[in-house]
Amino acid sequence: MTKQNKREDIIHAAMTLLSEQGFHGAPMSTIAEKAGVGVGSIYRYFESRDVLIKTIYKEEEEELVAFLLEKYPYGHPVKECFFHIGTGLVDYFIGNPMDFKFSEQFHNSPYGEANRRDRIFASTGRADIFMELYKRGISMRVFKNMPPTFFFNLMFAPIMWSVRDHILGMVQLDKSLARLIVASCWDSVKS
Amino acid sequence: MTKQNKREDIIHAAMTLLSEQGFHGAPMSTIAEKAGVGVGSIYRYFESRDVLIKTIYKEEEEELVAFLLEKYPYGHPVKECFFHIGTGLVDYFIGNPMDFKFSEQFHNSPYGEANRRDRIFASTGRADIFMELYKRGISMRVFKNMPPTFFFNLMFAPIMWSVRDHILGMVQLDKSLARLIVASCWDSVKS
Amino acid sequence: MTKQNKREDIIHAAMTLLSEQGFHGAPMSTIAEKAGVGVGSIYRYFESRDVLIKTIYKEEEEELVAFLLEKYPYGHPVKECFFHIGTGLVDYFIGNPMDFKFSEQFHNSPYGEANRRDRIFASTGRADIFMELYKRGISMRVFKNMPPTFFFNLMFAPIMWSVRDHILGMVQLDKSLARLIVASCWDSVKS
Amino acid sequence: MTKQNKREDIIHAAMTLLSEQGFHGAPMSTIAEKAGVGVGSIYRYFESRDVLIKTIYKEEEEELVAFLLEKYPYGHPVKECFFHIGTGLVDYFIGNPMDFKFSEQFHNSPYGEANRRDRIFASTGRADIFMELYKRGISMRVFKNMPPTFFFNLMFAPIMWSVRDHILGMVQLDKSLARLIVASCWDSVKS
DNA sequence: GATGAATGAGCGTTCATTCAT
DNA sequence: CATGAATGAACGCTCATTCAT
Repeated sequence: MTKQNKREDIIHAAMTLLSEQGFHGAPMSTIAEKAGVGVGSIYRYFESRDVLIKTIYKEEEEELVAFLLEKYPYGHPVKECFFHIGTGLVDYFIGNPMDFKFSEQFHNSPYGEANRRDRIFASTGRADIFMELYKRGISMRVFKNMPPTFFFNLMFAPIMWSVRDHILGMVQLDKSLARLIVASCWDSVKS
Repeated sequence: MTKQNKREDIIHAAMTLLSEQGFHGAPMSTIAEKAGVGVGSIYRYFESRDVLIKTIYKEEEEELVAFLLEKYPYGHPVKECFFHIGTGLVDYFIGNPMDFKFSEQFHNSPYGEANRRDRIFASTGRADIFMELYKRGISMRVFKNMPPTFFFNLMFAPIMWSVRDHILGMVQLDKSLARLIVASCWDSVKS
Repeated sequence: MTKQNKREDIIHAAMTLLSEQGFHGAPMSTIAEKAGVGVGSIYRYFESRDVLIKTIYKEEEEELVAFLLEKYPYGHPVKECFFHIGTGLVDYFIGNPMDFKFSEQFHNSPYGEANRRDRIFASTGRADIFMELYKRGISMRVFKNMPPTFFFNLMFAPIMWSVRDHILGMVQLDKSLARLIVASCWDSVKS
Repeated sequence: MTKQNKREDIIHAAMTLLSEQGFHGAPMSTIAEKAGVGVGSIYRYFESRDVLIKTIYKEEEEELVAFLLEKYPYGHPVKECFFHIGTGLVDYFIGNPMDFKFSEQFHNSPYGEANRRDRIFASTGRADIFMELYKRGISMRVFKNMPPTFFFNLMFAPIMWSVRDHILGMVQLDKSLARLIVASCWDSVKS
């Protein structure tokens, strides 16, 4: 097994455990066991439990961003971009429920305090399609005039809550409902 | 100090600590210290840590419901009721930021699992103004036709996220902005 | 309620609880509750938990001695005295199983360490019929020649164990079986 | 230090402490300290305090049984077997006083409730020499006719009490006295 | 590098005892 | 006198982290 594999194994085991059992039900020993490595080995790849968790979050987030960027309709109308992102989020998280659960855990823990500002949309510096969308919509007066934070809340919050309810099995979020939600969000931000 | 005072002190200390430090940074010993009582005394008023936390949540929730019900425009148009609730939530939580933080912590913990379905709006049995509003709006075709879960997500999620951002000091949520958010939520649910 | 009554109530409640729940399952608060008094009141009558327990033991023991002394066949043959004591013990403890259980608890606890020497037969100073019996039997060569400790062990141990088994419901110790046990003990000590 | 050593150290420390201080004067922290290990280490070898205690008991019991079985005069007359067991018990416990004390503590605690029936002589399944002896003696009419429980009480109780008194330093139980006690027990059971 | 045994601070909880009322 | 609310030391147990092998 290569060094990279071991790192991946640990991350995968940790994410599974942390998302399923919560941050409390997943001691390092259990993670190690599930990853098929010794406890000590985790510390060779990650300085501490905190670092492990933060790293997982970061990698996850990058994966999400990559997913959204793939086929992103650069240059197309604001509305199209909005829908691409909205439905993309739903698709991504429903396809990766563990990612979603982990993310929820992360944001409601000491680890997430610092990152709170960028709930889903971290200013990764690179390719901030969210901000670009906001600015374009505002300058073209397609959107109601409001600070970006509120715009993003209107755009993302209902989607995220709905995804959560779906993942927890409380409702069924099918394609057409997802589209309805995203469309409703669009209604809320459009001027 | 009266018996009632001590109970209040414990609740207050616990809420402060739990909301500020998270559920992990607030051991019973610290709560006791902050409340100015012995550890054992907490157990005179609350059977266990769980019960303490659940009690705080329940009392808080009742306070919120009472706040929203006071001056509730029963019988007035759907839109007016919608705005009463929306702005009421903003007002209440901005006026009681600790309540908000505690609530967030609560819902993202094993304790909140059961309550999850009714994020803010527990079906307290009495006066479920949320459901009444939803039903009225749907039957009058004022709202888009969708299951209640999604309706509530559209109605509440952006408000809650915005309140959170305000409380965390990331943005300033003044009266007019609050009204804009609520109005945007209205746009998202209205047919 | 008189002062004496309250003391009796506490003793009775404590004995019941201690014998039934063991020395661990009977906190002072529970004893107080069962006795129908405040916790603090117990400390007016007994210096500490230890003192309470030791007092109960002492009173119990006195009751047993009184029972054995009543109708004691002073001056009658050694064998008759032996049987009086042996069957008396059985009768007393089977009639007062709580006393027996308490006694067992007592002897196997830090409290009982000091008293161990005088398992059942404390040298109460007054009327030591046990020792008198031993001395008489030895001097008349009715008993095997051995130190008193061993004599008493032969005389009492099988009886006590059998009573215990009866009280725990493992065997039925009826009159005739009791007599058989006592007779067997007699066989063991007689020369 | 090998893994086995540490386990032994813990068992030894626990047995010493538990037998000398009783089950209450021996918290895990003290056991750990005496064993020269960290508290947590105990839990690597024993699931819980209960398991630790039960394990010690079991190992001890096995040692005793092994001791009695070694040189057991299988097929020899009932009386010889009786004496082998009786004097064997004395020899074993006097040689291992801590084992005796621990056993006493164990049987008079919640742990020992279940085992109570078989005070010293647990039906270990294998080689139940006690029961075999009883049955043989009864069928050959060597013993008084009585249920096994009472037979064992007559056989063992005086021995155990005498060993206890010896270990507590109240009497000196030498070879000839031990033989006298066992012989007396024999007198009590023989028909 | 990899391991997992060892550690001990820290947790939630209990309960004998005190003392203000 | 009687009360029971208040106390806090002490308990069994967990788990992130270290380090000898």
